[in-house]
Amino acid sequence: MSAREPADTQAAAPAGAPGAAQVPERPTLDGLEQKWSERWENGGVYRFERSAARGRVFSIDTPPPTVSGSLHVGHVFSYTHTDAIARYRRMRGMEVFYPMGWDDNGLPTERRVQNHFGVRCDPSVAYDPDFQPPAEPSGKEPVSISRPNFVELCLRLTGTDEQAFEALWRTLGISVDWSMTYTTVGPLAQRISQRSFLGLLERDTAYQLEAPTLWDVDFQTAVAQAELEDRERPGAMHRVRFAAAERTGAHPPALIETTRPELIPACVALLAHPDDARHTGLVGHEVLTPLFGTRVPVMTHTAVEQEKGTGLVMVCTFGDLTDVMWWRELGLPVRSVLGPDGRLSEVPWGEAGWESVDLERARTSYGELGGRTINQARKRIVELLEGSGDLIGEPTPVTRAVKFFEKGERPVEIVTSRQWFIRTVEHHDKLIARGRELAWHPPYMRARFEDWVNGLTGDWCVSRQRFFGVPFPVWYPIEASGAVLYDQPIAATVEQLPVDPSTDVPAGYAPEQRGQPGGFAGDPDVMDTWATSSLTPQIAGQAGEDDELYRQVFPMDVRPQAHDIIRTWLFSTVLRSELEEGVLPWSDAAISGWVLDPDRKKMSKSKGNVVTPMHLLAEHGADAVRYWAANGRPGTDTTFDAQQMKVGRRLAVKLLNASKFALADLPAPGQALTHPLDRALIARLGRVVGEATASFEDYDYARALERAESFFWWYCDYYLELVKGRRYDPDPAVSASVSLALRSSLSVFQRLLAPFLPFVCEEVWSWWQAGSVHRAAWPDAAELAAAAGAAGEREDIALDVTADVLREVRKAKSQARRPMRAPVARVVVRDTAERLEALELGRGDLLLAGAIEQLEPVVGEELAVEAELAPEESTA
RNA sequence: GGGCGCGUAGCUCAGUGGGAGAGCGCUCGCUUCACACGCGAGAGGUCGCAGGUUCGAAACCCGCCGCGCCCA
Repeated sequence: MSAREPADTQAAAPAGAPGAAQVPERPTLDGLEQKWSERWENGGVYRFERSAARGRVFSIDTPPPTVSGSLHVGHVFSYTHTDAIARYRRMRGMEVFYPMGWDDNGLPTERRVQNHFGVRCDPSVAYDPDFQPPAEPSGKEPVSISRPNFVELCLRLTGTDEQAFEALWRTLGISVDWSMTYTTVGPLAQRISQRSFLGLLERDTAYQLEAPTLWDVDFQTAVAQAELEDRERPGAMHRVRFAAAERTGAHPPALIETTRPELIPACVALLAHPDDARHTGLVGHEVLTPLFGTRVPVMTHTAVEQEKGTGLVMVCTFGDLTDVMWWRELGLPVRSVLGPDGRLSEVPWGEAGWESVDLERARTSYGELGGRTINQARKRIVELLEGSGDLIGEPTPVTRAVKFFEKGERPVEIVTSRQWFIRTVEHHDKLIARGRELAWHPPYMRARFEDWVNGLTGDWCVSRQRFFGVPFPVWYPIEASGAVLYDQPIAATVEQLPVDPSTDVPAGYAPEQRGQPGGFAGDPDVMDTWATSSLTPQIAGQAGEDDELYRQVFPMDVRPQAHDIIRTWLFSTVLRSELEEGVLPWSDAAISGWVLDPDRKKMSKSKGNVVTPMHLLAEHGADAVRYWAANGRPGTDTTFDAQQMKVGRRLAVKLLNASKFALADLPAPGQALTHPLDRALIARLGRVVGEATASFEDYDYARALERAESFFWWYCDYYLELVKGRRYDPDPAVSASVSLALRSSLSVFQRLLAPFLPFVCEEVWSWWQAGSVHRAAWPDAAELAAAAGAAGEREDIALDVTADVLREVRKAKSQARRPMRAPVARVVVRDTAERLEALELGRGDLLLAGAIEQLEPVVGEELAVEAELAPEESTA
């Protein structure tokens, strides 16, 4: 952990600047958001100080929200957590590096632009500098536009989205330095992403490969393992017969079970488990695919599950990732039937790899399938198999987990294509070690990281066949024959960055040579969005652009993020930082949970259970909403609860009123706390500060809030009531101590709550203090202990027993249905001798607070209070 | 199927070896000189179930049940 000492710890509990406090007659929360967010901006309260030494910097790798997604309470929730931590560190004297980033890169923006403007990107269309999007977008017939025009629309739309987000953050009081805002697709991000890529390419850590790749057939792009999710889908299990290839009849027909019969023409082998006695006679022989008559071998592999079905499984190129593994490990040939558009493509029956014992039948059968979508082909082939008698029995309905691209609508397929990869698997051990080096909050979240790293099956595919994103800064030479030499990429120079190879020209070529024999071709792909956002520490710190800044803030102190993107964002950032510099990108990871709706379901747009945050802020106030959010403990999912916001609002109002009581026309404070109850209060407050501080150091903002809040309510309910008499005493000698205690304690409460309720705390601070509370020093536990001086256990007990008796007296009045100010003729207090002795220290305050005329201590076993109320005057 | 987390008052949750708690909600009362966006009081729980460790378990261990998430 990288806890650094603040450079200067000023007086933790200043007794207050001289001069009378300016307290409003009727304090209110209304309008505080606008008033203070403007003043903070104008005063540069959250400006990052570039001259600060690295040791004084606390840097935050802010999650850049996807601006094309909708604003939701989840944003408010997790960013409040980070902001509380940022404000705490700032008050500890750190220079907080807290930039905002906008994630405008990638598919969500493309999709939103398509729908919003009614357009579709077609790279073959020429740029139209005068293009205007249709006035009335039609979702059914989108206008095809060039890639540069499409990118322009993306930038236009994200620009307006960003303004809405910024307004929300300002209203919520997020203390970022807005002068350092970055985006994930702007020129800075492009230069840094491309520079990093060129470095990886040079070190052979990025490579290109024509290989089976996870593929979304709707978006028609490669996707990464990290972007997959399982969805339960109904399907059917088909039992299919494969006839023996030899005419000797040495073995019976082979029976397999499959949910994907449409891939039978792509079958390259059947597999059994080597221990499975049922199939030993088959292994080593060949069988024929039904309908197509292709010879495929029967082989063994230990990963075959004997219990499933017949114990015999069909390997296709490619049905799933297991097929890919088997294909690779057993050195099987490729027989690919699936095109990038999700339809079965034409295949050359009779040519190499497409031999058949009955070519005519193969062609006829496949003629029924080619050009059809996967679902159509599946339906048709089942009919064909029924007709040929190769389908044994009825298909059995099953429900199974199917892999989807998380943003996709049809199952991912595996298509062979040329893609860029970043080496990942070979760094497995190093990544595990980095994960253990990182301080996780809460610690158990590390398991998600390790599970993910341990489950990695291949290198990270970073190329996407999309349009809006960071392009790969490479071109390829074109031979005189017209063949593109993909294995000889022409890398851009660092000075050229950022480059768009679809419009820029590599050194040594002329623009006219684009696409010509002897010329060049630009790489058409863009990077996976995570390939850019995995560099947020470098982008925010401007690595390679402003290295002074970068060295001031990197490695960063904390990555705040939600637990659902540990396998993507957190993982990929750790990887990139390891590849770039061989270090962890941050010392700590603060993981927040999700916001659940009252039925404990994740809030999401598709469920229609989202609540718009601006509406919430207007209704309850920013401090109240922040209070609810700050109660969500690190890593824990939290139920959306407007009731909690009302509680937060009560706390803010309470602080206004308690501050008014303590400060308005407060008598002159003395130099020392002469009264035992005052000393005990300050001593106790010091312990609370200690607990809140320790909690914050452990990133447990929720605990810090809980400690401060619960003691503040006790303070209002008991201490303030007990000392009222002395506070209003006309004799300055009597009021001097309590006056000092009130100023000290109030100053501490205003600062303890400032990270959570920044608006109301700034408001009450401004009544009597110079400067922003958010730049004031965090209260110091040791200093409060020193101020409490001789406060010992006896005085601490005095505070307890005095409050206990006051509570009992109130109870008596409440049960007698009398007002709290009703006089009490006589109170008998039974308690231990020790506590009764301590009670004497608070006797004066207690008599006044309870309107008690006579107090009689009686030594006993435990507390018991009898109160005789004075008779009601009116009933005399 | 594996991993992680959770199960405490009607609700939301705190509580890691010795008193079962807070807030909200509910009921009753109080125009109290900071606050009616307030104050005081009250009712309400076999701490998921079953074993074990211990003088003592809501907490520690084992098993089971239920919920959620992640990964197969």
